[in-house]
Amino acid sequence: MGEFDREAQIEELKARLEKYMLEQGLRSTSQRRIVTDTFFDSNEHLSIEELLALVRETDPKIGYATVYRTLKMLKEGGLAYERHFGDGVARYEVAIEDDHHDHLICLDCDEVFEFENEAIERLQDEQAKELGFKLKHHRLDLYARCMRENCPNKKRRSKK
Amino acid sequence: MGEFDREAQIEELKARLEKYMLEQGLRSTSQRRIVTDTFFDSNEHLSIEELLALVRETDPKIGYATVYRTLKMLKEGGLAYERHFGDGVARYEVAIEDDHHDHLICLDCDEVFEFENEAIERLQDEQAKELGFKLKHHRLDLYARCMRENCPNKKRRSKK
DNA sequence: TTAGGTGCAAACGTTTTGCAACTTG
DNA sequence: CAAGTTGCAAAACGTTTGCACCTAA
Repeated sequence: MGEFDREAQIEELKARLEKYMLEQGLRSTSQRRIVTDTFFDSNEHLSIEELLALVRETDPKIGYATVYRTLKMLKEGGLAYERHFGDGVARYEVAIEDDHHDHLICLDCDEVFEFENEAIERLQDEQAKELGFKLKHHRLDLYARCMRENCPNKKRRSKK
Repeated sequence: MGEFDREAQIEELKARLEKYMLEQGLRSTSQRRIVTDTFFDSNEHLSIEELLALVRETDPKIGYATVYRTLKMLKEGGLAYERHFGDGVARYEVAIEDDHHDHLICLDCDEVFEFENEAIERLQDEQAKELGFKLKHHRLDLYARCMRENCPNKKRRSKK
């Protein structure tokens, strides 16, 4: 999971997307380019609404149905993952290959931290096999109380 | 996680609920008793709609707002856990203490299996600590492809 | 030229809420 | 009898869709 060559990763994502769109006969419109570029450039777990706000900084006329539809496309193309952290809003995450990670959500401020833990991953595989399954993907969210000095200690993310 | 003395566990749940309701000045109505009893007796991951159907076998006049409100109460009192498995419906699970388990969801038939894995639990604690957090709870869902002979291999759970 | 995309507003399905009538403590 | 609860229907919420117009290929 390189922070180093993020640029290169974004280029790779764009190439994957282009390939996918070609295969599917999908078209490259200015709206789509703005939405996907904005999304790929962001490094967070954006909701549709948050992404729409960013997108509209570039083109205020883009409608939210377009953002929904574009993220659906990315999801189906395997370029975005949809996440639900319990606040009732779908959040999307750029699907950078070889960058699997899980989430720790701070119960004080709702901030989301990412981590990787190979040992846990391995045990999950084993656990699935034990039950007679082949693990395809998983989701692990840790909800934890903060021990940081500087934790804002208040909810920053509202329901809407 | 005893299957053996399930009765006793239900009694304990009812006691905890009674205590919680007293503390909070909440009232014990016949509707609430039916909803909570039905819920505690069930052993599954029920949606509101499914629970409402069961509840109406006892009292057909109970409205669905009551079920929503009662489950919200159970959730806030720590007696029920809300789960989302990706089909857009909240499902609820009885919060039996010392019966923590995670879920494996079959990608072929949507069936949900429960498992416990102490090693994974321990690693999660360590992982949180490493990030400077005290783990409060977590959620681990494994999505896996079935290797069973008898897997119905078709979606059984519809969107609604 | 035509299959596909956009933006709007309406529809959707789940969940929440306002309110008048009714219970519980 | 005061405070909490119910059931209904309406509202709210995030998301999806129908449609007339537009645009990329």
